Amino acid sequence: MNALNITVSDKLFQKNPEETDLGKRILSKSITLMEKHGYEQVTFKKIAKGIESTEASVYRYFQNKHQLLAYLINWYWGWLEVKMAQEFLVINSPDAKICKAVELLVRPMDEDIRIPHINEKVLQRIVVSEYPKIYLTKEVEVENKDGYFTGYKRICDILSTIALQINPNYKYPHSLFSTIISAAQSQQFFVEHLPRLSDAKSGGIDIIEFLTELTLKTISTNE
Amino acid sequence: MNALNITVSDKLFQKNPEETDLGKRILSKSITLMEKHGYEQVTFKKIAKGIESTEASVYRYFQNKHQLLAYLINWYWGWLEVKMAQEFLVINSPDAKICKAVELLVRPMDEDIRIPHINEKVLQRIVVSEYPKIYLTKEVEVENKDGYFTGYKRICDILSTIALQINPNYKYPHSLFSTIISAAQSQQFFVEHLPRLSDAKSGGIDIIEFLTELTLKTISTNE
DNA sequence: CTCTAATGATAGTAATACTATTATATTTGT
DNA sequence: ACAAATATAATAGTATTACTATCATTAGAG
Repeated sequence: MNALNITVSDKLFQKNPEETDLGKRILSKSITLMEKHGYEQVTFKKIAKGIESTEASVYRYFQNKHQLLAYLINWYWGWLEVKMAQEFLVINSPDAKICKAVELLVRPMDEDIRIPHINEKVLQRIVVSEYPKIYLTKEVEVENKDGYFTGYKRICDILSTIALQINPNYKYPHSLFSTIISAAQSQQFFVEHLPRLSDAKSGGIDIIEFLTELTLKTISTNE
Repeated sequence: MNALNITVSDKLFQKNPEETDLGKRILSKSITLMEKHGYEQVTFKKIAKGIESTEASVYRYFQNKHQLLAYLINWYWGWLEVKMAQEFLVINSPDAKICKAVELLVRPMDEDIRIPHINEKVLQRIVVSEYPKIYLTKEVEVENKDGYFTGYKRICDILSTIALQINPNYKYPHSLFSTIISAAQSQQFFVEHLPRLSDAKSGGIDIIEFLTELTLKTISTNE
């Protein structure tokens, strides 16, 4: 079987976009538009126009723009989890797993030809620029129950578990990895747009070194 | 002299709200409305209604809601910088300065009776919930030139300098403190709304311990 | 006491974020 | 092959938002 299916909570859509051609075109067009013009500038009307469909049709797949963004971002985390699992198959030491995870978070990843309607590299750029917008709302607690953040939480849990293998007494593994994951995004943004907030050069290697060192020093026992 | 004046870039307003009574009422009302209903739900019409003025009058002070948010957040960072400077007067060791800075970032601060139109505690909650929204836009580079982010950058610089006093060879002080400052905000948000992403209990003491330990271990030389 | 600046009152516009209805095309089950 | 169900297109309409503009009134400074 050649198919690779990333599943997200069914509260993240009205009608599953992966199941129809129109749905896939909506995803594809949303990704290119959001990356190009930013979340705020995208409207369902523009998406519809871009795929020669109608606003009403887009509304059949997603309740609103916020749900669409949450869908895309969860899809990304789901995909990243798959990639991580693949890499971890051949890595034994927990330290090396942390390093690999940080690398995956920062490095733009190759596109997956099995999923032609989603450009993962562009999607990663959307996550960098828009991620906090899905939880910084007054509806965060309701949406949390609807699974809007499971993708992120799962990655955070996986990495926390690995950290505890290195140092079972470390007190703040979830705080640490929610911080690391956010920092992986925001440092990429800063390098590109607000370089005074970072010491890294573009390319990602500095960010990876910064985050890896930070993580390993923090969870290390030798004090 | 009893006055304490926090100054922000004059690109952050159309007309300085600190100079008039109406301006101060706009600030005061925006803060309560934003904390209560969230940035997205606030409109200039609602602010105007709340202070028995008109939409057009509010537009005389701020170009739009985004500029207003940027103003408030810069005001907050300016104020935090003042507080930090005060505290640092009586602290000598750089380690202790870092600890104090983290504490100031996380702990809700006392209100300043000299500035009755700004409720600093409520403003701090706004910063926690809304901060990334001011830079996660397509206009970030233009707004950067207009001083939309100076408050944040200054704090980041100050703390970076202190870190280099502890370890002059540390390579990523700006990355570290932009990460710490963001984490100080997001951990507060997570504790309250998405507790699975944190190990801290509310009250702030755990967050402070987490961040302080993280920072000091990271910049320490003993490897 | 007049001139200027600040505010209020009111109106208007284009765009956004939807909802609703009906028609048409396509797929599916039998 | 045909009826039934489903998906989409086409179109219209509404409340709200995010402004801009104009003009009258008021208050304060010189």
